[in-house]
Amino acid sequence: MRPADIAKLRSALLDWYDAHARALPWRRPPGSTDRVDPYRVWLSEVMLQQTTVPHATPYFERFTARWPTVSDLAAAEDGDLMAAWAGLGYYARARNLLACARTVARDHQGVFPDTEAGLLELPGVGAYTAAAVAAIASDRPANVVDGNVERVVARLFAVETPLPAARPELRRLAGSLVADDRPGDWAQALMDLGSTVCRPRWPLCLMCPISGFCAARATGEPDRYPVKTKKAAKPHRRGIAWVLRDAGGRVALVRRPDKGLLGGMLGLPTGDWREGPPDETPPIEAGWTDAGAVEHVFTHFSLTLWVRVAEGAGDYLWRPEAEALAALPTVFRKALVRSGIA
DNA sequence: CATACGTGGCA
DNA sequence: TTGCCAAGTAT
Repeated sequence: MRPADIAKLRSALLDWYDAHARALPWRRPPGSTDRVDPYRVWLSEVMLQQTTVPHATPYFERFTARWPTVSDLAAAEDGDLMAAWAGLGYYARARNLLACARTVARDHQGVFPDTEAGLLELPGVGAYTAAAVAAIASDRPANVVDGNVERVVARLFAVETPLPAARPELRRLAGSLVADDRPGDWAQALMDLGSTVCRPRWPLCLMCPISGFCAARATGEPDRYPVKTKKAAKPHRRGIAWVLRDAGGRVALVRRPDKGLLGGMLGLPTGDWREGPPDETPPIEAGWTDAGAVEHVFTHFSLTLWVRVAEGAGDYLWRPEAEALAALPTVFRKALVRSGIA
């Protein structure tokens, strides 16, 4: 695109953003010129990784109320933080969040780095998050490329290369639009446009401030972009969750290993989850009764989790039912709820 | 470059 | 019902 057109496109999108920016709790209020708190920007960006705004928002409110600064977060107990993250998914984010907060508190005196390169060194901060925090919190002209930006750029330039192979090309094209003027607003304008106007399905081209520059719009089939390669079907696995209650109605939980699926989270005792018949080995001998099954879908497989219930004792983390429900990842919440129906 | 890693909403 | 999609990162 010619430099003069880039300038017009940028101006049109920034004007649109001034009029239509979404009000979100991690943004400065409309009209304010206050600097945004890098801690809140970072926290919101981590929560928003592969996660919708409506899902992340209540978590953001609870986290910032409970841990107002990065140093407060750094001082949190691991179990408290993991429980607060329960239900948000991608639990490696929570482990990295704590590691990152402690690094910033210990090695950077509680102050986030103000450069992209410095941010990139932190745990759980990759190319996207480093660029986003640098742009939004420190006015750095960083090339912020997330799924929204990829889609907007793929349409703007009618990129025929399918994702994920197109990623380097889309990144280069997005970079060609970055300038020193209002870097944080530019990044958020592109992402807002992508989520509200240049949507994956049924893009609202009539509402789009840059449709005049859009090659996909000119083809008449803007929603054909970005072109994607088809994904393989998920395998289906089966397993059993063992719900053991003591005489006081408390539930037996285990802490899962730090690595792997639901790593570091509390869970119900469970055997292997396999594509064949489920692992029937109970964790202890007891009078187990069948409580049916729950269905759950993970990123790379789906699961039928059978639920079996018994009363007993043993070397577990015993938690009251309500506390267990609050701290468990969703798949085990479903199983625990199911166990009470039987 | 491929794979592992959650969850909920939507058509 | 099924598949796709959402402000990605680590290995």
